[in-house]
Amino acid sequence: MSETPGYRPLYRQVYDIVIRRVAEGAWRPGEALPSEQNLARELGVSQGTMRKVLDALTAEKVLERRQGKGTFIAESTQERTQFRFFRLARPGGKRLTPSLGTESARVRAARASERTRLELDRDARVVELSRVRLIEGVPAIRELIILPAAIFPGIEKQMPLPNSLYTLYQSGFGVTIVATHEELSAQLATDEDHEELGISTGAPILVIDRIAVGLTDRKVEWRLSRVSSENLVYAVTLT
Amino acid sequence: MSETPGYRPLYRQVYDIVIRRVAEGAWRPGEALPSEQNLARELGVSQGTMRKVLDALTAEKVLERRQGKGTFIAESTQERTQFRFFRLARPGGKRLTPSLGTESARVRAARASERTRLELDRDARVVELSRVRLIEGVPAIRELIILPAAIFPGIEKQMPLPNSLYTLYQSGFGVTIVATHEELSAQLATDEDHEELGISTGAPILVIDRIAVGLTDRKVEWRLSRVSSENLVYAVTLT
DNA sequence: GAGTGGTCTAGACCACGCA
DNA sequence: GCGTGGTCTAGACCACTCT
Repeated sequence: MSETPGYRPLYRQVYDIVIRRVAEGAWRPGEALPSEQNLARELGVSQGTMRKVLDALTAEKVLERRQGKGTFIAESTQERTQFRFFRLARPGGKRLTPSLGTESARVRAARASERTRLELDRDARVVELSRVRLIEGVPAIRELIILPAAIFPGIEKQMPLPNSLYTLYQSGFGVTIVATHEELSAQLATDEDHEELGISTGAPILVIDRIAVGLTDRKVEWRLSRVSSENLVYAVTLT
Repeated sequence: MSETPGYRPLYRQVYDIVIRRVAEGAWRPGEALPSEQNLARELGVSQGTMRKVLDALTAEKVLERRQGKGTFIAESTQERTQFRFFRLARPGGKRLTPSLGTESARVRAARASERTRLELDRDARVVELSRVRLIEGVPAIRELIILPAAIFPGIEKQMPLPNSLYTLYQSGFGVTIVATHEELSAQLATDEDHEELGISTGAPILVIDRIAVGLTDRKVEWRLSRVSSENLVYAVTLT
């Protein structure tokens, strides 16, 4: 599939070194990296090459640079991550913040579909989280979240879960989400949707099927969200 | 809203000059710009600064650079633009190419909602395009497209319209789409959806409300798409 | 071989944050 | 005033394309 470059630019090699260090947790979220100058000296490249690497990682939101202060591991804070991967809004654009309704968790053997979607071994175990989230106090989202138990050991004991799971993934398990692949479809509300969201059975709902990807392209979470489409839209900008 | 920088980097000024030239049509789609060296000399900046500008425009897909050949105005060809702004796919990921079913066009005064969404004057006129698009031969998408008549004079006489409208916008009217803002919701199929798409009234459909933005942040198209959600998903990657 | 973009370097100076 | 990132320059060399 992927190209064999046959030629590997220096900045590419340096990039790989730095991202490996980040993935290994050499620095904690929010912690400062050495300065551009010092990193360049340590890795034996010019400041310009080092800058190219750090700028690329900044564009990927793995790092943050602040003029006059330094270069930091990007933190999945509520404010920052919230609107990055949570795309629900009021029609016209007003962004929303969900709050927690009910939740439950259990650990069990992975099903075949889960092993496929998350690229897990035959005997892998998963954590299954179910929760209902509220928008302005009204039940609006049913989420089913499947996590590889090996990556998130003991997460099922950490209830109640924070509103922003990705913040917990990073601070509690060293897992940084860098991208999500989503597939949206329209479906009809089931009896369960009716019970948990209070909408009519047969009402239209938005279903979001998401795979979240971590730093080293590892598939880390499979999330199915069923969204009451009443006065809610999924807002996205394509560029 | 936007920051007043109080300080304007050189590359920013050069960027503005170049993008204005592109917007004015100084070069045709597919045509080569002067080389990096020559542009830098002409604008009185170093090659490094010029490169920063050209790389930024390349990242925005306004330009394309090919090593050994030159820098070109990006063309909205079918292949390139198709998958950039058309996000429908089979569940699991197989990308699709729609073909044309029926279509119609008329010119009329803009309604209030249209003037608001497209930021038009009180007496503006719009072109209204309606079409049904087929996926693998089956009617699957109903589109209602509203265009400012002033930007697309006579487009209603160019039927049949090409499958990829954005290619026509660029080659026929000098309008390059650089981004789209979309809001998705789930709704129930109406009687009209039933008639034109052959799905049952009351079936769930995906509704996509899109504003397309041109080079100078001009709102250029409002498109409402009603998609038969049977075996079709909207696929997007968030980063 | 000539011309293009792509990489890499070394060094200067500017803007910002903080003590 | 010092250390940080941000900008800008000048020049060298590499990789790719075409003649």
